[in-house]
Formats: sequence, structure tokens, C-alpha cells
Amino acid sequence: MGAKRKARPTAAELKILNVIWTHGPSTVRFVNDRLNEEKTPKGGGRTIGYTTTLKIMQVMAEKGLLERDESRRSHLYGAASPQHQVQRLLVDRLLQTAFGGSALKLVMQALGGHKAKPEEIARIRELLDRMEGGRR
Amino acid sequence: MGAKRKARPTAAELKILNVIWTHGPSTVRFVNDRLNEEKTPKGGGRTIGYTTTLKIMQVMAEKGLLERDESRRSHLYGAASPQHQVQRLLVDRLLQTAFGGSALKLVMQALGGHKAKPEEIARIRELLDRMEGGRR
DNA sequence: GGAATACTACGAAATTCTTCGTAATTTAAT
DNA sequence: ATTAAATTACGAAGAATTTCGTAGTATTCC
Repeated sequence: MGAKRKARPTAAELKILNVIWTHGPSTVRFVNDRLNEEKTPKGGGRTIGYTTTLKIMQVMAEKGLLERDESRRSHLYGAASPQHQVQRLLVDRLLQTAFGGSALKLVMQALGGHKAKPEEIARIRELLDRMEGGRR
Repeated sequence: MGAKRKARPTAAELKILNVIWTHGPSTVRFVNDRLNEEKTPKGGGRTIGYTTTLKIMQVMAEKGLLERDESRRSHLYGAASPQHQVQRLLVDRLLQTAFGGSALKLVMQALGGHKAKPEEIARIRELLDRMEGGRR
């Protein structure tokens, strides 16, 4: 057992995880560049310092959110848990803290505020069918 | 100007909001009692101090999350925003930070991990029907 | 080799969140 | 009226998060 705690990623940590989930194991430099190339529609176009990203990623490795490969000069950090697992954790957390455990209400909120594409709606219907039918 | 809109409630603040959403405008004493009467199935049954709850609620009033009625000796705190509005905010935030804006994926996660009751599934179908413009 | 470059390690400041202790004030009890 | 109880105000400590600066170490380039 190494890093199996229920570490909940913070906002900054999630941004980093998103980069790594998208691009795979990455160096600090790469992640920092991705974070900074985001457009800032609002005035605050502040760039994140390299050592800031470094530090957070080091902390994440300690927490068990990332795994570090030190075999090369520039360490490679990979996600310790797959994206869907962390998403599940966050959804469950939100479910408990803000929706009293009612997945239905959460779903209604998620769908209610966005005009889902017909295709998405179809996908959800399929999911519902499968859940109901019990076969799969 | 004093009450800022964008205020996102923290974990502790959300617990307080849940009490107030459920019971309506409440005193600090009442909220604190509700928070402490929760059973802690696991070891850490530590009680929250009265002044802790008081302080957080005062801060929440400053942030604009709660509104305070000082007409009586024991101040009454009410929610500044309806539950659904805050839920929407939190869902949107999660959508952006962890699901890349895809409501579909969030919904799949929310539904995937829970055996929804047939009734809930039916409700969601209704919602989908309405989203598609009533016809189908 | 020596200078410039790139990266990690370390520590600490700044912020926010959470927690209380203490003092002051008001209400209730005796 | 005095004492006791309850409540608010204030401030501050502790913890977690986010931010860097500086120093040290390795790599690359004349």
C-alpha cells in the first residue's frame, strides 16, 4: 500500500491532472507551459511560475496523486489514478455535500443548465436503457 | 456593495447551508446543534465548537452567502441564494474543472455509480424528452 | 574547461479556511 | 439586584493551499 488515500485534489491540482490525463506522463515544464497558454478572457492574465507548478506537482506526488519517474534528468509525472476514478470521487463528494446523496437531482442540474446535443441525449438514453434492463 | 456574488461555499459552509436550506432561517445555536447531532459511524466523533459555527456564519454573512436578521437577541441567518442556484454553481464548476465541460460525462458518472431507482430513471427520461422539444 | 541553460530541492511568505479562547453584552433566574 | 446563562464580537492560532525566490546540481554549447 503506497498511495491509496482518498486524497481529494484541489483546484490547482485538478488543472494539472487534466493536462496529464490529456497528454500522458509529462514533465513539469510541459505542464507549466500548458497551464500558461490558456487564454485569459478576463483581465487577470497572470502566468504561473515554473517553480509553483513544480512545487504543486511534488506535493501531489507525496500525496499519491501523481507518480514520479526520476530515471531521466527531467522527471516525468504520471497520474496515479485514472481520470474516471477521480471524477467518480468528486461526483460522490458533491453528491453528499450539496445534493443530499440524490444523483437524480444532480443529473437534473447538470442537464438543466446546458442545451445538450441530441447525440448526447441519445447516449444518456442508452445508459438508462442499460440500467433499467439490467442486461449488458 | 458588500455582498459579492461569485462566492463559492467551502465544505464547512456547505454543511451550514444544508441545515438552513432544510430548516429555514436559523440561529447559530440551532445550526450548531444540527451539525453536532450527526452520527459519526467512524471514530472521529469530535464536536464542533459553538464559536466555530458562529464565526463561519459571520464570515458567510460578510461574503454574502447568508443574510442576517439582527432584530432579536439571537440573530437569525437565512440563505442568501436558493439551494438550486448554489447547486448549479457547484455543478458548473465541477463541469469545468473535472469534466472538460461535458455534462454528458458528468451525468454518466453520477448515474453509473448508483443503482438508480426505476422512478428516478423515468424522471430523467421525462427531462430528456422535454429537452428535445417535447417530441421525440 | 567554463559559461550559459535547465531542472530539482528547499524553505518560506501570502492566502484562505477552520478552529477556538476570551471579553463584552444581553437576558433569565433566584 | 446579583448571579448565572446565553449570545455576539474580536482576535488569533493552526492547517492547508498557492505562490515564489534562492541555491544547488546536472546538461549543453562554444
